[in-house]
Amino acid sequence: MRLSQYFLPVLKENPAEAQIVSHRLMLRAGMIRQQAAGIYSWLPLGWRVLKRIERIVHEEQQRAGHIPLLMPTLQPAELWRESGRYDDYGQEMLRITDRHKRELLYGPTNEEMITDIFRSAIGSYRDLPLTLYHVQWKFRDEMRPRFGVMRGREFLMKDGYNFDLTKEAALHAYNRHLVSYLRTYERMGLQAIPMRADSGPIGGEDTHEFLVLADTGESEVFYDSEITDLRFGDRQIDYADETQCRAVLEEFTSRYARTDETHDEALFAQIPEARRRKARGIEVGQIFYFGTKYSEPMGAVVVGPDGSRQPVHMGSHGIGVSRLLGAIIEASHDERGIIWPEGVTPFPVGIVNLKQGDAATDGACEALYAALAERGLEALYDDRDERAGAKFATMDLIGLPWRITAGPRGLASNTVELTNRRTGETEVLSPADAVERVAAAYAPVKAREYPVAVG
RNA sequence: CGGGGCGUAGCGCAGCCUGGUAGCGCGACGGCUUUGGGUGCCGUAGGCCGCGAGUUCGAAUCUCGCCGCCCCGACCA
Repeated sequence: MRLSQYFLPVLKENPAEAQIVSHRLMLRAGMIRQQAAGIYSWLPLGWRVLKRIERIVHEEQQRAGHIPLLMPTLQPAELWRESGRYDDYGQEMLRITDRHKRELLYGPTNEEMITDIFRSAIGSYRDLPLTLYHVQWKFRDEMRPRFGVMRGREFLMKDGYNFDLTKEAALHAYNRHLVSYLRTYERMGLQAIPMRADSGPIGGEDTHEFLVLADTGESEVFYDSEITDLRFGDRQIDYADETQCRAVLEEFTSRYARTDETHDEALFAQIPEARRRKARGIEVGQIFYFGTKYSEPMGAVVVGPDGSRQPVHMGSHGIGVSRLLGAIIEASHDERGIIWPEGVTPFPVGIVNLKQGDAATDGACEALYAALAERGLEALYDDRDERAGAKFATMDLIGLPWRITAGPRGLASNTVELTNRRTGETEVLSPADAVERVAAAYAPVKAREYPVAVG
């Protein structure tokens, strides 16, 4: 993409309404625009990152064997009366009446609807296990939206639902989700720690929240410092294998890690003092096992191998896709701007032309741009007629992980500069070598991709 | 929903107390300058001063009502 032809309305000054760093940077980098309290337009740069994150979520869901579909944003109130949540959910649920005076609601989650879909089509244990998910906009009419996309009213969320014959099978689904979530967050450059949590309005017995440690987090968390040493890495897991999945769950949940809702001082005190940590965290996902809470009242039953009809065991699992942008920025920025992890960056690399209009420099930049594209790397090429300082400031603000700087001085000896946004380290090398280095930097990112039809 | 605050140019703000017909910086646009960290200078455009009533010869300014947004708290993915 040539910056001269893109839409990137960056701001030099901080908008007054933004209090926390991720909100400020998203506004300044021209990623979002607020349209109402807690409701945002996604401008091109923000949209790109949102879609990158969404794609990773899709890939990891499908790698785990989960099946994508799409449910509507508006739901009939009737479904929610069946589960009893229409009244329980309270003012956070946005209720709408159509021209026929029929009651609708803008879905805050989809347990009822997915259960309805399931019961209408599935009647036999032979169709189990089944996990369906979608990535869809949700609405919760927060009393007080704040922190930009971290606590908006409209938000993009992946929510998935598993259907299993037995509790044991459903717990495997739970474990499988935990594993897939660990891999998902790591691909985004995040460490998200599973913590024992409260089930809230979803209800249920087992639940873990995934938290990204950040000073601006809304939750107070307590954990054993050993947990932050754990990495999922590139290990290969057979998602169908119950033992493997359970082993990962045990590895990642055996140490103390809880939010303030479930914090237990006595248990916490048993950890050696040097390892006790109290911090703040941003919740970026949650998994639940809730058994037959919805299947029983809503009649989602299957005929078992013994011929008896039994309600299915279910769980639900969410990832806050739009909120993740805020969480990633909170966890990865400096005083100059955002620092995107390579897995989610809107563009893999930026090209700064130091002397726009100079034939040799323009030509070298165009050649770089084309060479990168040949490697499957779409650069953001700053071809504006701006001063070097302005171009650097923009690149730093929007946070592309790599920057290639080309000017007449270096090109005289056939060199450009390759700068790492995170470390600030700069190497002087030939344009061809710069392309190779960037390609090499993204090789691990590409290696982690998982080709899917829907994503 | 309790408490507090703010709505004036795309963004950040002043003007309001003490009514007299709107200003500064950044940004945008044009010109000159020049080119490795938001260059310097000159110029131009851009406002139903959130909306509606009222007081007044006259309202951004005073009064009342409404709407919107932000902050603290409670709540929450």
